Parts: sequence; C-alpha cells; structure tokens
Amino acid sequence: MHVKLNPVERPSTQVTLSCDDCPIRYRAVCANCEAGDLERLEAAKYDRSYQAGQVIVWAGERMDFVASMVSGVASLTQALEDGRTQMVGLLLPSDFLGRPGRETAPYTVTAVTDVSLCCFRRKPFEEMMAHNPRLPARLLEMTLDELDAAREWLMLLGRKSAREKIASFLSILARREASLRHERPSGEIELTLPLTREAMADYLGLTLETVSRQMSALKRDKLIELRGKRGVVLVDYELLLSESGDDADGGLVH
Amino acid sequence: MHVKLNPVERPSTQVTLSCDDCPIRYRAVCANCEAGDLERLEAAKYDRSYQAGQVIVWAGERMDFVASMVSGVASLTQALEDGRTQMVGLLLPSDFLGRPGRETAPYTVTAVTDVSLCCFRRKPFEEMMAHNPRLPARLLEMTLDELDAAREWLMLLGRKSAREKIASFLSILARREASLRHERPSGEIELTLPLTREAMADYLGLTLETVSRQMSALKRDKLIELRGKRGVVLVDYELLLSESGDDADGGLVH
DNA sequence: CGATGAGTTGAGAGCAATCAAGATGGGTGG
DNA sequence: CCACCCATCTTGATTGCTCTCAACTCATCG
Repeated sequence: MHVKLNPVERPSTQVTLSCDDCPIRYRAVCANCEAGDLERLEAAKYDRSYQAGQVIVWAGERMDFVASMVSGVASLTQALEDGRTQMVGLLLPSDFLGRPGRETAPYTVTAVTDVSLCCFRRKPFEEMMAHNPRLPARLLEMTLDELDAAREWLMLLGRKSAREKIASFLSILARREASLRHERPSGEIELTLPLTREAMADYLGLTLETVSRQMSALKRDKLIELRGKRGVVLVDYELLLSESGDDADGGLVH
Repeated sequence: MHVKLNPVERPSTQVTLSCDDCPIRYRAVCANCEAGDLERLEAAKYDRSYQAGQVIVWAGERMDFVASMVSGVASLTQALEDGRTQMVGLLLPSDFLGRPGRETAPYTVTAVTDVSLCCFRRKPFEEMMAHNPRLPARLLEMTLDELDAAREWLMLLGRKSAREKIASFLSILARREASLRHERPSGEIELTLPLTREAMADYLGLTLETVSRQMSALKRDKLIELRGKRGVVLVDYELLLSESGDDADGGLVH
C-alpha cells in the first residue's frame, strides 16, 4: 500500500493532552477512573499518531503496548494463505487496542484514516489493572459490547445479501454518528465514508466491484445520493433500515 | 421444533454437585476462585438441565440468571425478519451464559444436545462480582477468548468457500476434542458431530443441502469417512487443515 | 410396517465473483 | 490556473458457486 509521508516519517510520539481535556475521557477504558487513578494513568501514558494507510501493528509481531483510540478509524484485518482478507474489527475513538497478557498481535492493525492513540506499555498497564478493579471492570464491559457487535456482524456475513450488507453498513455508520451527538438517527442523514470501497468490501465479505454496484443500485432506487467519492446522503434512514433485513429496532450500537 | 419430553417435562432443577467434583472447576468463571470464594458461590448456585432441542432462553425474554455450561452443547442464534437464521455462538462445557448487568437476552439459546447448567440468580451474582475481583478478571479473560473465536468465525463466513468452511469446522471440532485430552490433534481422528446438518449450516452460513454435498465431496476425496449420521473419521488432520484455507498453525482454540 | 425426521442427491436458477474496460476527480506540477 | 496523472471508482460481460426446489434413501420408533 502506498503511503504519503509527513515531514515526520515515523509515527510521531509526544506527551500532549491531559486527561482533563481528553475527548474520550468518559468512554474509554479509563471511563470509571477517579482523579487519583487518572494521575497514575497520566504519568504512564504517551501519545502516538499514524497517517491514513500506515500499519500500526503487523499480525504476528510482538506488541508491547496497549492503547485507546483517541481519534480516527483503524481496522483489524486477517488474511488467508492465498491473500484473501477479511476485516475482523473496526476501531473507533474510545475503542481499546491490544490485549493485556498477550505478547503477539493476532491481527494486522491499520490506520484507515489519520489516527491518534493514547498508549501504555503493556507491563505497567497490566500492573495497574491488577491493582485497580475499575480498569478490568470497564474493559470487560467494552469487550462484551465488542462481542455483541461481532455477533451482529456474523449475521451480516453469514446470511445477508450484498444489498442488505450495504444497507446495514450505512445504517451502522449513521447510528454511530448520531450517538456521538447523543441523538437517535432518523430522516435524512449526511455521512462521510471513512472507508474506501475496497475496505468496505473487506468489512462486508464482498468484492469492491459488488460494493460499487450495490451503492449505485441504492442510488438508482433513490435511497441514497452520492456526493463525490466519499460523501453519502441517506435520503431516509428508516427506509434504508428496512432494506437491511434486520428487525425494526435495528440492533446494537457498537 | 419438536421436542421429546422426559417424565420430567420442565427443565429439572436440583441442588447437586459440589464444586469439588465439578468437571469444569478449573475452566469456568470460578476457575481462579479459592476455597472461601467457592463457599459463597456454592451457597448461591443451583443446577438445571435441558434436553436436546429445548430452548433455554428466547431472544428478547427477560433473563434473571447467569450460568456456566457444565455439560453438553448449546447454541446462540439470531434471526432476521424473514426467518433466515445464523448461529452466533456455540457454548461448550465451561462457557458462560448470560451477561451481568443485562436484563433481556439478545439471542435465543437452544440446547443442541442434553445440557446441564450451573446457575446463579443474576443480582446476587453481580454482587459477588463487585466484591470479588477474581470473577470479573476471569470473565474478562473468557470474553476476550470468545471475541478471538468470533473473529476467526468472521473470516470463515466472509471469505471461505463451502468446502473450506466444512474443513474448518471439522478441524475446529478436532482441536477442541484434542484439547480436552491435553493433546495436539494429528493423523486420524474420530469424531461424533454434536450438530445436525441444519445446525452446521446455521453455524457456517450455508444451506443444509450444501453442507451435505460438501461432506459427501470430502468423503469422495478420501479426506473423511462417514460412520452413520453423526460419526466422522478425519483420515488425516493435517491434510484436512490444508483444505481449510487457513495458514499452517491453524488459529485459535475456542 | 407405515410414519417421521434426518440426510443425500439431482436439476436448474440466481447472485456475486471474475475479468476487462472506462470514467471520475482529487492532487500535483508546469 | 489549468491540464495532466493516477488511484479510486464505476460499469459491462461472463462464469461459476451456492441456493432453491424436488425427489428419494435411510434409520428409528411407535
């Protein structure tokens, strides 16, 4: 994959934001922590950023840190011998990256957009987890949510048609956008797709041609409008949802 | 679904096994607990059993207990409006059923074989989790393992051919069987399938006809032998694995 | 020994993948 | 500022895998 490099070529590392100003303060692993806990976390944390397209960790590589997504979108991807790939996770702000107690990464993690992370070296973080029950408790909650999302995803991959997959994907994005603004999605919604057609295909278990064709079909059927390569207008959220195959209430927000 | 009923029609409830004799003592949520912890758990626990085919919980139903699988196999299943179904979880002995802090079940849980559970009413269990960090810590570990398994499953559903799906499924079963005996699978392996063709289809995102056809094809190609409806002999585990599409080491045990 | 549920096999249709050109448009350099 | 470039995306033609519909076999059980 071609990567355009900034003046700073390697992922930049700097100690920056304090937890007080952190945009994910109340949604990340640290959400339940109190002032005292935060001090300890803050002393150990360091920031890192990656540009769109950069690989954050390669599958099989040793991984000595864990991190929270502060901004941007990253993907977890798995590959078969012959090169077929499937996305198996999509990391958004506040999501947790890495597994305490695990030495090597099982998936390749790639920055899909520009990404910034709040990192901790793994060992000290495991220490903190052992001494502060708020961390494992919150991580459990987040992992259970991720498992729910993965199960919704299994249904999508196993049983939905290409059209339903696209409709589901767009609905999921809309719900997520809305939830950032503490809203419930409805009516007309404008989105910017964080993923290329190829990445969408990897997410949905399709080819990029099929993704493109189905996007065109939804446009033809007046369910969406396309604004350039990445802009999409969902003309009517409820209508789109009815194309997704799910039952009415639309499942879980990631 | 037709269910043959025992003399005891409803799931039987009895206080039986002590934790000392429990076959899943060192693998379930309670794995890390010590004598004192176990006393409290033992005081609150009650057993329950279900026959093959019985529904344990319906999706959307209120669920006031959590449980560990003691024996048997159960499935988590999700359905779309029009009746298409996808299995989204397969519970084996020591697996945990239910989510602390959640009121209603998001999936239908069905006993695939006869099943026995070690149950706790949800509220008291949440209490114990809050006071005993070994429980949430172990549950986190188990949930992370389940998430890994779900991600392997995403790859299977999204990118594998019908033949590869069947080969993967049989390999997974073999690995699991072997791990119960603390072995590494290899060579010739005899299995009893816990699932019907239909349940396999639900697991693999296929139709039951396709499952049947691919089983026949593997038989024709001398990769497996069939012994009645449920018996399968994997003639050569390594050879079968090479048909599964995965890279050599074969991924994670559930 | 019919009835029943599970599994197998066959023929045909349909949906998404594959192979192959084009079109678009965001970014760069002249 | 415009024109070109190249990655990204779209569209078309064809193939092929899996689904669908249907008939049939097999084992089990009253």
